Amino acid sequence: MKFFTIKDVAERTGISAYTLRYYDKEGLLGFVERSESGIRLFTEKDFEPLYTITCLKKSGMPIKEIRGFMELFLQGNETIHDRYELFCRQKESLQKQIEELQEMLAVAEYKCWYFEEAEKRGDIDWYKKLPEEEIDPRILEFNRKVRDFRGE
Amino acid sequence: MKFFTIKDVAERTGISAYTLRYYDKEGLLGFVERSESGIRLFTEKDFEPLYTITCLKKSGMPIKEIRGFMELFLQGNETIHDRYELFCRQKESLQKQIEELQEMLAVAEYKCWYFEEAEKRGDIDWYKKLPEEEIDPRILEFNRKVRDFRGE
DNA sequence: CTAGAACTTAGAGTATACTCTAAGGCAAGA
DNA sequence: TCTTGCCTTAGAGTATACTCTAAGTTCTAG
Repeated sequence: MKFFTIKDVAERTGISAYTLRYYDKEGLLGFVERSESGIRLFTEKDFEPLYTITCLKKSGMPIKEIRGFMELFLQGNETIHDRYELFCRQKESLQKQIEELQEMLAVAEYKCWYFEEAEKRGDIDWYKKLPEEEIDPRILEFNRKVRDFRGE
Repeated sequence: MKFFTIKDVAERTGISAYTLRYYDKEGLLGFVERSESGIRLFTEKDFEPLYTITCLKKSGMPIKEIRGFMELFLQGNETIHDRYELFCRQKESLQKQIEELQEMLAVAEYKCWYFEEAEKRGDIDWYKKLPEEEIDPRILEFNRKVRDFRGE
């Protein structure tokens, strides 16, 4: 059986040894074996749960919740349904996050366009000089978003 | 001229008064006027930069960088190009974030499917009993991702 | 067998972003 | 005028997620 030291795992995964120890302290690495003297003995098969932890982190899940998932993982077959449900919720959460970022991307695209136009005209308030009916719909839509934010 | 108190703004935008004061302290609200006695006098037009701050926050920009943007905003016409470039970078950052979340969504979808199958069979390691050529390509792809993470 | 590298733990320190408390100031209605 | 409620500031406290230090232990190569 080939074992990996914490340093090996850190180098391979890009998670620092400090962080791996911190994760262990927080109860995320219950699956990692130890030698008699207490040294962590990572194995080949430990990379899968480590990858799952990384994915849950990137999905915005806090460490305490990941801990909950890892506890289910350690309990084996009995918790399959709970883990299924957890990933269902995770899917929904990710869909919402993606939608929000797409909305923010739309704003950033608008701002790019707006400032490009402003630069051409050398005036930040360029559109205010146009007659109402000549105002670009993108501006009207952004203003609608601001009104919405303002809570009219 | 109609003024809004910090409480009004908090209620309308959903940003707490504490947070608004914190943003001010961090130099994000330089555009907000004050009465002679020092009370913040928010106006109708202040909601647009507040919305922009909210968008930058949701895009994952740290307060210190937002402060930099607000400084450009206060300087007016001369900084149009810098602000254009800032939103261009923001656009790229958002595209990368969305891509990453989409990758995480794919993992969550895989996990949902995997656990659903595992639940049907009552065995977490169900696929390991199948002959190599019968293993679902989704499993092979996930395992490839894990190998990739492991840094082969 | 010993040097040195890498391992261990406990606990302190850092960064970010709030969140709240304390002490006091201002403004409007009874 | 006084009470009430919202305003102000400074600064302390909280939560999260690391990140590092110190002191000591273990492993490996010469």
